[in-house]
Amino acid sequence: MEGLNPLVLNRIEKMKALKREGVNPFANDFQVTHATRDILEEFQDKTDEDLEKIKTRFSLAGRIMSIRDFGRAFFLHVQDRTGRIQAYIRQDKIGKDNFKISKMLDAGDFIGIIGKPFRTKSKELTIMVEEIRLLTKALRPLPEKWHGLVDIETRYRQRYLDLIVNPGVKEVFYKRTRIIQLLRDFLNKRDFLEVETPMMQSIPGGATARPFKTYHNTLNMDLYLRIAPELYLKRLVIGGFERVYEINRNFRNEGMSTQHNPEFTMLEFYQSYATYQDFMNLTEEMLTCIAKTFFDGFKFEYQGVELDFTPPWSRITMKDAIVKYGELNEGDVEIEEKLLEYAKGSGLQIDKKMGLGSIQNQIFEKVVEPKLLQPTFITNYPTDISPLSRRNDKNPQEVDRFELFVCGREIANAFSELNDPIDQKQRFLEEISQREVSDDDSGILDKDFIDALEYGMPPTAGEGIGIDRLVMLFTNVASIRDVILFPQLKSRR
RNA sequence: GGGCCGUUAACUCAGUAGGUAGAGUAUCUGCCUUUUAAGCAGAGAGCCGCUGGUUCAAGUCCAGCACGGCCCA
Repeated sequence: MEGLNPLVLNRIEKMKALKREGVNPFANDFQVTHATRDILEEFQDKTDEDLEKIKTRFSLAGRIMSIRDFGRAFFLHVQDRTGRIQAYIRQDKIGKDNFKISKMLDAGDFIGIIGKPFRTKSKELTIMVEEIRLLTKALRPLPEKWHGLVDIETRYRQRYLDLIVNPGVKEVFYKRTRIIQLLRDFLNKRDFLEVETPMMQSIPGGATARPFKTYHNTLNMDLYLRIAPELYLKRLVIGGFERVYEINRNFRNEGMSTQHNPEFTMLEFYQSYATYQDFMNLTEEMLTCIAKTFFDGFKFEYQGVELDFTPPWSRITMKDAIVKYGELNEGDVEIEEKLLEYAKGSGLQIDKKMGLGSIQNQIFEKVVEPKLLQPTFITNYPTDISPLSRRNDKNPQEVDRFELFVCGREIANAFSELNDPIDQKQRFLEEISQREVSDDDSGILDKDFIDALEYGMPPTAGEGIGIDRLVMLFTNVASIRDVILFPQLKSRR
């Protein structure tokens, strides 16, 4: 059915014609010596006299992005992983027969060229081609050369096209990788050990979210894609890996938006003998290190908001934040009736079963979060919404926990870990009893984890950072789909 | 789940008041050996997202569906 497209048919005809001329349209014997960037960097600033003295020949390969034909000569731009360079092909340089073949090239084809750089009248550094080879014939045409590929759906479904023609897209994904490298370097330097823990778990734990369910035939058992690695990483801390981290995928079977993809990448790290207070400092260091790398300073813009990452970042308790940003009377944050009244006034629907902590959290999310533009640590979370966090020594209704917000979004979540197995078991049971009846096993107590805690987990702090959102922040991108190479979409059928 | 918007040539987009579909790029044919959004002359190219309805007549109006985007829950 695709064969009906005349553009494709035309290229297939060219391919056949090339074969008749003895050209392999999928050749695999071309040696590359240089990338376009090598040549541009080395010769960009050289004088024409210097260029004429060049004796060596440069061999490079890439995809033809455009062709400008002049009859017995033509220009093209060739693109490789490092950039683009212009090439000039003349009949009198490569010979009549070769020239005839090279005129059958199309934008989109991969070629190898050998030649040396010169500068054209319009001062563009260009390769004077002495030898040109077709390496791969492209049977479909590229999207348009000036507007690029605009259609968002096609950009996501055929990301390869997006990457070929929209240079900014590659940039985002280069940066994404760079950010992850920086995080790894940062943790490795501090003696953290990178590990991998199960993605397929028989009891999905470590967060509250609906899991994806799957089935193992041989073991004859249900399995769940993990919603968090937390409980396994803690087992490793118990096992003596005092500093561990994992950067990997989590899966949550929930709504999708510009902030949510069903699979997303999370950094979780744990450090024994540290506290959530230590981690606030660590987080400042970690993220300013990225900011400095990309913006050589602490200030940068995200979607029109001028951000200032100069430490120290403000630290405020959840209750104080509600009072401050929600304009509540100080005493009212502790009084359930006052809060319910306030919540109603803000258009929040509060479930009657909710405890004080949940109500505070709901109000916080609705009223305070959107106002936290500059990096802000929120501390002293209510215990009843923090089932894995250590209780505060002075006030057991609160836990030793913080979340970091930037531009109204949660960037990090950290706490001193609960290592009292009896308290942990109790809190799991409470959490399970509060949960709606569900058809999955997400409400099952992970007894093995409790057993592990009973062997003793040293005092430890742990933190999770959503990588996708972090990358969005540093690449100034509004949708999570623009920092994930293949975001989830409905199938077209 | 709800609201609004979009879907027309390979790509980017027009399409009046309902009257049998248009441009640029790309492609093809000529001319052209320093162009770069190369240029000049000519040609071909369409399931107007899908299904139904209204109408003498639907890309256009109506309904449903699909996919996508943004906002809300």
